[in-house]
Amino acid sequence: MSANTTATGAPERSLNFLEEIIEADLASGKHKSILTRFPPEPNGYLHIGHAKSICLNFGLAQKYGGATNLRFDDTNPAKEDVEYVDSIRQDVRWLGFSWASERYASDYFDQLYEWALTLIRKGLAYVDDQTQEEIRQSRGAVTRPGTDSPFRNRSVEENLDLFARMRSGEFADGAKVLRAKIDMAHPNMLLRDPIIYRILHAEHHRTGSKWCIYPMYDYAHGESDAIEGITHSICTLEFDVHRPLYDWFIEKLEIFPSRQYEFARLNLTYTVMSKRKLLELVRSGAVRGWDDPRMPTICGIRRRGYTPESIRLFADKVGVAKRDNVIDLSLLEWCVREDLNRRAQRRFAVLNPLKLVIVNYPEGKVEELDATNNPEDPAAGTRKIRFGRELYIEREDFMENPPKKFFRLAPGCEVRLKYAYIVKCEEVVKDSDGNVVEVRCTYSPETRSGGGNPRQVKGTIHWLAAERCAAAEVRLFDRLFTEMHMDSIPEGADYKDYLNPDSLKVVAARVEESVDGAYREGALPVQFERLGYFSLDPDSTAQNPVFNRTVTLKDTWASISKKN
RNA sequence: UGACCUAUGGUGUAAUGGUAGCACAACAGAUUUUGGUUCUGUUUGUAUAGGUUCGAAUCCUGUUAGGUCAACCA
Repeated sequence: MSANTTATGAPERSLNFLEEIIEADLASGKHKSILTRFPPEPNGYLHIGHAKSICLNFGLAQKYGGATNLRFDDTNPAKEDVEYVDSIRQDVRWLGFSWASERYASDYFDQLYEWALTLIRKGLAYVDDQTQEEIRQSRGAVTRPGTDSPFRNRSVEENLDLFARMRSGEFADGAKVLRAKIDMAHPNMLLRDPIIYRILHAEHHRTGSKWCIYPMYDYAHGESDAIEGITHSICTLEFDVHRPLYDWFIEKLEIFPSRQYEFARLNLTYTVMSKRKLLELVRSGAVRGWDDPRMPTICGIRRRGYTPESIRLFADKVGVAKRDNVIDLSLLEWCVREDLNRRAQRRFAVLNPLKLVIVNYPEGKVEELDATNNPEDPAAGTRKIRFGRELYIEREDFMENPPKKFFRLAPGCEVRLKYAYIVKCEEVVKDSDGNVVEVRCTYSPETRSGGGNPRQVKGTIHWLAAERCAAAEVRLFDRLFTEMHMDSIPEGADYKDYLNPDSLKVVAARVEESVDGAYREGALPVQFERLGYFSLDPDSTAQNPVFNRTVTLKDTWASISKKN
């Protein structure tokens, strides 16, 4: 075993099975360089599962000095649209990757047609007149062989003639198909004379009405790989039964020997990943759209405030293997905290304000205090924040009857106001219903931050000067579903019954004035101290900034208070 | 009751016949003007039964469990 270390001497993770294959292919001289591809069908929005595939395909090529094509698998005009092509391009770019070449399976329709002719001439394909139902019946079942079509032994001439007439539009949709002639009793259902061309009188988003016959996935995909010279065609596990067919076409056509490899797709706890279910969530109004920050779509995750770096880190951490998996959402959250902790500037925000009055602080006095922008990054510098007699603190930071280990404000107790003074709660003001509406404190002037040798208290809380803060809408998110493993809900149950009713909370919050400027304009991520990481939502207006909480900070207090 | 794929702590993922390791999670403790960060430590694992071997998570056989495949979808 080689000592897998980077140039800096840091330990490097061991090779995954695809990297081993690639290294072996490079070492043996089978390939001089590698070419991968990311091949989405433009019929929907990309999600975090696709992100794993993108990071894999592009990452592998980067690591081994190869390249990656972006190829749209557009062989079914009935389902595809340019709207999706654009969003897919945007998502791949956002993740930080650039493709060597943008391709479309539809670019290859002429070549694919020629190769179909080749198969017919070799006696390896035939035109079948059976109905869809007849074909289905004669295919047999997984435990029972199929039976030959009555049209299976047509002559090459007749097949050539019929296929040409299929192409010229002589027949209606479904009247005929072209099938590969393999084995109707094959234990692998995919090899029981698979259909390779069907008649579809439909407008294609790129080829218009040029064609009325379209190749099927199994025929088009491997051939497209071969045309491009893809060395490693990486797809998800469910295609592994397709591989013998993939190889069969390449062998019979004697074309570039692309090879297919399968890995396990990504699953995440507390969410769904299928295009169908995601579409239903959008259509039913369960979420506000494809880019709702609660969605596992790339556009949703982006709007939520996740960074490309955090997604790439995540893709790296989940690994690549062939066994089914369900990744804990906490890993994704850890990845984005890891990234944002380094980069996000800190600001104060109060989500649920409670007034705090410092009774012995001079009326009308204002101080400008220094606040650290990012303790992880001294270069980020400091800013001034205004302090005064009347402040807002987080309602959660005060308790009239605190449990043990509550280090925040309570009657008779002291707490530090970060960057300012230690205050002591002297009095609580309540409304007629008994709700606490104001906390009255005294402060100790000698405890000002930076004053040297200040007294220590257990708790430090954030605050905002009542006169000097801006209003903002803050959107807090929670898991979309209440069930951890959405694939293992009881049989017959509707997954929509497991939607989390509290997945979105909107609060009217106060934020530090300096949250303005770069944050509003550049939509940079920010950490509201003690509350989490936030990013500006596109719904924001000048009067009403909207912040999405990307993720909370790790909350040790939450687990302590739960136990009490 | 066919073919194929898979089985390592709670969740992922390494160990390529030779000390079962890493990450997340959880739990302790230290540090901390964010109950954040950082640091230290702890708990928890080779589905099962045989076989080969000096030695098996690894190779072989059986069993069990899970997954995929019977669209003119991809």
